[in-house]
Amino acid sequence: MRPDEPGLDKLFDYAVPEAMAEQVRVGAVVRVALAGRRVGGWVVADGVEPPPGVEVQPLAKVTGWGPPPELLELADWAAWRWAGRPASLLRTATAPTAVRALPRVARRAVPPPVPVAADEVHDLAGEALAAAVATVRLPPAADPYPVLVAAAARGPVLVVAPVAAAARRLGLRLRRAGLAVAIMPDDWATARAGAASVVGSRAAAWAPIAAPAAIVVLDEHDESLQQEQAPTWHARDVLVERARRLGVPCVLVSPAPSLEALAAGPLLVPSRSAERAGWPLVEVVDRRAAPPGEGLYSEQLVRALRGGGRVVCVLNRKGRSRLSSCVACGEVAVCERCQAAVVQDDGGALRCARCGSTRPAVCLHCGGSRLKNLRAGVSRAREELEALAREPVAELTADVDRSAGGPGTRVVVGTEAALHQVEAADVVAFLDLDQELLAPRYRAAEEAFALLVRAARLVGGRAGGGRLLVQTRQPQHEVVQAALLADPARVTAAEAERRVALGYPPATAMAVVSGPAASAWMEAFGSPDGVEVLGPADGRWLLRAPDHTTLCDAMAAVPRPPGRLRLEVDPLRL
DNA sequence: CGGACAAGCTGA
DNA sequence: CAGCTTGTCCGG
Repeated sequence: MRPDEPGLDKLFDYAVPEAMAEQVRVGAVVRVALAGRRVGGWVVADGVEPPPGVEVQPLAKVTGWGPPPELLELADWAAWRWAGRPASLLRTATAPTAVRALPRVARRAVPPPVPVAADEVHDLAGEALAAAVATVRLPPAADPYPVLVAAAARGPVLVVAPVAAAARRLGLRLRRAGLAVAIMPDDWATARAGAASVVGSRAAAWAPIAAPAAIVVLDEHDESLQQEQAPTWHARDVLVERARRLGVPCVLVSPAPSLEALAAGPLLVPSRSAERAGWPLVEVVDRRAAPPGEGLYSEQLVRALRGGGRVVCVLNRKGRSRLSSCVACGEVAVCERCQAAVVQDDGGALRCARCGSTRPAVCLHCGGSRLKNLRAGVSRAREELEALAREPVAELTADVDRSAGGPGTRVVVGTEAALHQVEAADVVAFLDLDQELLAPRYRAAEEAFALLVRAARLVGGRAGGGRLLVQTRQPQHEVVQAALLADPARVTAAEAERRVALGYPPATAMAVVSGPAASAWMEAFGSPDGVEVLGPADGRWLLRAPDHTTLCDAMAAVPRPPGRLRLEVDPLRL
């Protein structure tokens, strides 16, 4: 029995009372008495001999069904791979409420009637399904449904997509085609019963389907497939391993395949014409030639604003604040040396854009430490765009309620969040893509390209007449060129080379160690063979190894000290 | 994790 | 030295 206590990484033996024998199986959720209290947990093995000298107690209760046995082993693997505890992964694999009985799922003798679209995407998927792991590159406007149809012809499939609503829509389409489909997390019991296909978002990587015939990961490049909390497991990597253990094919689908996906297996691409058709027209505005004082607003942008149709302007500041004010006293945060407004950087410190001095994020007026983002960047842009468009412009940021003007407004401006909130547009304009291209993050190019993919989905393919307008001082940057030419390989080729040269993932395996207990952990970690230790910087250490086996073996050998500790394997930011 | 218990600290 | 805090160990 593995207790559901993330702080207690140990197995315990219990006797199975006669009355419970029927329901106790590997994976079942049980309750036991442990050290004078009751805890939940999972049965991880049956018929084991307790170590000599220990007096086994009986199980207190069988709560219900749990994950199938394969997921217990997968959880052990993932705990090693992302330096976490199996219990936290098993929680993800377990139904949110007790499942006493499983529903009956109609099992069909013959594969269900699915509409086989005789198109290129379906054929590509067929080819991908012949490999153990393969990536299918589909342009942003392409419908991935034919991939699911091709996979489902083999039997029940497991499909994971980054956005729950999109996963659900695809699940409903498969259902209409006559397939039994469990939509996670609601249909956990149906998924556990077997026979049904399963769709869902990140957590569905741990869906309790015992024998999928194939596994499909949609938009595998999407960062939301990685869990932010430790253990920072990635659904794509979990599913590639899960498919490998089951001996079934795993198909990764993306308009912008990650380097991780490309390393996992062959890449299948559509014809040039199909890929070009699935990207919108891209208008690149070279800001190097901009007359001084034109600011963020080129002639081409003004034309687009006045051209009619729905326009989404993106000015991404990614949580950084151009102007902050103190939550307590309302005073604007300024530089203590030169009194200019300070910019809050990614680390939270305040940096003066004029004189370059930095200071902690503390109010000079009242000493308060909570600062509020005045969003002056987007707010000011809204006013200026309104003047240029000669009509109301709405502002869309992460706080949805601020969308003055409402859904009826033709022109909106916002941060990256606007791309999540707007369903469709005629033009998406990036007011300053350089901010993304030059971001001091090792994945900046991939992230910027993912943003262009998202924008491309809002405006649709070439035939629809939608368009992306990209303002940049780096028109030759491979990210800009890749979108312009509908050729994502330009990003991956440049990026793969850079990662090797700089020793960044996936050319290496990395982890970040942080938290109050980090120094104690690092002391125990020492300097094992093959692992490079960098830091500490700001109380964080960086570990780098040639591969995950070296890194994860070394990390697994270190006992966890008491106290708060974050072990982030495969960090998105360093 | 959380309880048990041992070792260390303080005030009379 | 009782009474309390802090730390370490262990659980079936």
